[in-house]
Order: sequence, then C-alpha cells, then structure tokens
Amino acid sequence: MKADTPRIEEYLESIYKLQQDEHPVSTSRLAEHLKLSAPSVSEMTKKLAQKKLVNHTEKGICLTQEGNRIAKKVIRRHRLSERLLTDILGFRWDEVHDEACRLEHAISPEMEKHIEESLGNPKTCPHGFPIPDENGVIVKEKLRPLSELKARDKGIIVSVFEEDPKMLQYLASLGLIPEVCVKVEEVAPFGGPLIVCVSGSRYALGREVASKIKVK
Amino acid sequence: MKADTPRIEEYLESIYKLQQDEHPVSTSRLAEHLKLSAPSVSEMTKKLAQKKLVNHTEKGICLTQEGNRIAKKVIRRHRLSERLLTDILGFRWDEVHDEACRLEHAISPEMEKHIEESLGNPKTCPHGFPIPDENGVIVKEKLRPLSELKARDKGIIVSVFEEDPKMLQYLASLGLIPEVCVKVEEVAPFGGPLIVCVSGSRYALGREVASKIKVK
DNA sequence: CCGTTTTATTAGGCACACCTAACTCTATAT
DNA sequence: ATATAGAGTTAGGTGTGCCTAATAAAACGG
Repeated sequence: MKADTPRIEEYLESIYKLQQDEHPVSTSRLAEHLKLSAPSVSEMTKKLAQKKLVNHTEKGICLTQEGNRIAKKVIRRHRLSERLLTDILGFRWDEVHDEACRLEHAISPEMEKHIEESLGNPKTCPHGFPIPDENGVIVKEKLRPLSELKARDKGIIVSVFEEDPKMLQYLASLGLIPEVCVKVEEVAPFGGPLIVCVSGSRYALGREVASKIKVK
Repeated sequence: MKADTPRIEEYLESIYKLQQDEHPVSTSRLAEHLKLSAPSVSEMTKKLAQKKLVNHTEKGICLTQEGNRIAKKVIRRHRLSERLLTDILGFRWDEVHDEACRLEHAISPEMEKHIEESLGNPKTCPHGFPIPDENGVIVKEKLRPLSELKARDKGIIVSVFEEDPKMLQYLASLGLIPEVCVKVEEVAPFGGPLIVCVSGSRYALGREVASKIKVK
C-alpha cells in the first residue's frame, strides 16, 4: 500500500497548508484549493483515512503524524526546488512556484540531498519560508505582519506570502524581498495604505499586501 | 486531445530508442522495454495511432513526424537533466539515468532553456549522447564501436551505451569515459577480449562492453 | 507440409481518480 | 417553527491504463 503517489502528495500538501489557519480543514475548502469537486475530495479523504494519513472527524480533516511527515517532505522538496530554480538556474522568484509544483513529485531523497548540498544548505525558499530539514523539523520564528507595524516601526522582511507572479514582480521591483529592512513611515487610518521606506525610497502599500509580508 | 502526458511520452521515447536498431518496432519488444504486458501495449499503440503519433502497419510500429518530435523533446529533457545532475548537482554518471527518467516529465520548456543556459549549452549527456536542440535537431557523427578497432588503432571515446550502474562505475574507474583517448593494443581471436591502453594503463575488455563504447 | 512456437489481438475486468445529480443533514434567519 | 442556504455524502457514471486468459495469425523447423 504505497502512500506517496503524486495525487496523495498533493492532497496532503494542501491539507497541510490549509491547516495553518483553519485548524481542522473542511472538505469544501480543500476542494476549492485543489480545484476539484467536493465529492471527489470526500471520496479521496476516505482513502487517505484508510491509509492512516488523515483523521476525518465531524470538525473536519487533519493530518496524522504520518500524513504530516509526508506533507513536510513534499514541502521540503518544493522549497528546495524553488531555490534550485532561482539560485542556480536563474529563474525570477515569481516564476518558480508552478515549476516547483511539478518538480516536487519527481525528486528522490538522493536528489534532495544533492540539491541541498549544492545550494549550501539554504534555510528558506526564495519567498522566505523555512525549508524543513531531512527529519521534517521546521524552525519557526515569531513574526509580525508588516500591516501591524505602527508608524516609525522598523523590521526586516522574512517572508512574502504571495503566489501571483504579477504581484511578486511588483514587490521585487520595490525591493520588498526577504532580508531587506523596511520602515513604516505612516499608517493611514480606516484600513488605508501604509507608507513604507525601503532602501531610501518611499512607497504606499495596501493593507492586504502588507499583511502577507512578515517581518521580524 | 492532449498528447504529452507522461505515459505517452514514455511510449514515444521507448519507440524512438528501439527504432534506432530495429526499424519498425515490434509490439513485443516495446512491451518488454516498457515492462508491460503485450496487450497493454497493443491497446495503447492503437490510441497513439489515433492521435497520429505512430503508424502501425504489419511491419511494426514507427513514429510519425509529430511522434518523433515529441520523442526528441523528451530525450532532450532527459539528457539535459542528466547533465544538470552530474555537472551541477554532483551526481556520478552511473546514478543519473533513473533520476532523469522521472525529471524528464516534469520539465517545462522554460526550465529546459534555463538548464541549457546554466550549463553553457552542452552538446551531449554525460554518457556522450547528443542533446537535441530546441527544434529537435540532432548532430550525428559517424562513429565506430571500440570492438571493431584493429590492434594498434586509436580513437577518442564519444559515447558509452550502458545503463547498468555497476558497469558504468567500473568503466569510469578505468577511465573509459567520453573525450578520452584509447588505443587498442591487441585483439584476442575468436571473440576474445581486447587489450586497451587508456591514459598509460592497460586493461582487458570484453567484446560485448567494447561494442557499447563508440569512438571517433 | 504440418505441428509448434512466437507474435499480436480480442474480450473481459480491475483500480484509480475524477465527474454530476440527488440526497441528507445542520444551522440560521425570519 | 419552518423555510432555506450551505456543507458533506451517496449513487452512479466516465476515461485511462493496466491486467489475464483465450484466440488468431504468422514464422519456422523437421
């Protein structure tokens, strides 16, 4: 009973991601995320439960230890792939997500190791998210969304939670990328934009985007 | 009607390879090569014919222009992957085949381009086989198998047609790899071994292996 | 030339992962 | 309290790619 076919990996990965915010994941959210019909997901979830990869209760779906282990393995391969694509193959950070979604299912443990070593053991993906280590251990820092800083607060960008290429390009063009220092100059009231200062330039930034940028 | 699902790519790739020696490919050889039952291959062949990717006559199966185009695209990705694995990720030449078999179906045209450029436009895979260009054009040199050289003939190794890792390791340990100059010292009669000289050392080499090494 | 082996196909099934339509809850809003 | 919306499952069906067993046709050795 194999547990690591691409399809299963995709389900577990999605559940893992959704689990971050919404603790037990609902069938409908999962279906939406995977772009599948609700019954398909319902059925597959039953199979995953049989394989002891998820627990399916009234509250929703959550990963078992084993399911979690596999999900993190896939995420590790995804993020290592992204690094390979940017650092070695010269892709921009906005181009790598879809590419990595395909690669993550085609990478063996050996290749994983080789990529990691060739890249000099990177700690994060190009968007700033931590790469789980071989054992699935993830180093978590406590971070604040940029949107919650007050006027005159400073921070260093750690991660940018955004997949849309256009938006990523835009952010990169402003220099809003991991490792960079930002200062909030003003915060417009009533949910208005933030005025931020990045490497000497001032930009207005919507609250929504700002909430996707995490700083420390 | 998609034509480039992994399964189809694998069939076309296999047909392409078998086509090299046996012009129209037989169902049974293809089944053996793909490690599938004959009826499965028979059935799939019908579908490939419907999609105009192969012609299936009494003589056997052969690729159409379109089938050929796709097969070469896959081979290009396979060989570029192998180069990526050896040149950048530090794999040995005997480790890359299986890895590349998985990668070749997960590589987009953009990634193909990026790999090629990052590698400095390599002309061959690590085993010395030509990498088709973007348009599927393959540069073919006329080569002789090492096994056909006479005593005192010299040649430069171009390619090594071998997939068994143990054998590849062995050949590498003797220095029998592409670009290397070999001299045949003696040829034992009755299909016996060749005595070859590689970078100052003498080795006895079976005819069968020698026939897989092509020189110019 | 005929029996045997090899080669290819047909027939019939199975597993997988998806779908739509229809049904059953539950949760709420009036 | 009841109509209704939303979420989740069941039922039934599809396409794909594989299998075994049985059959047909071609190739070959004596």
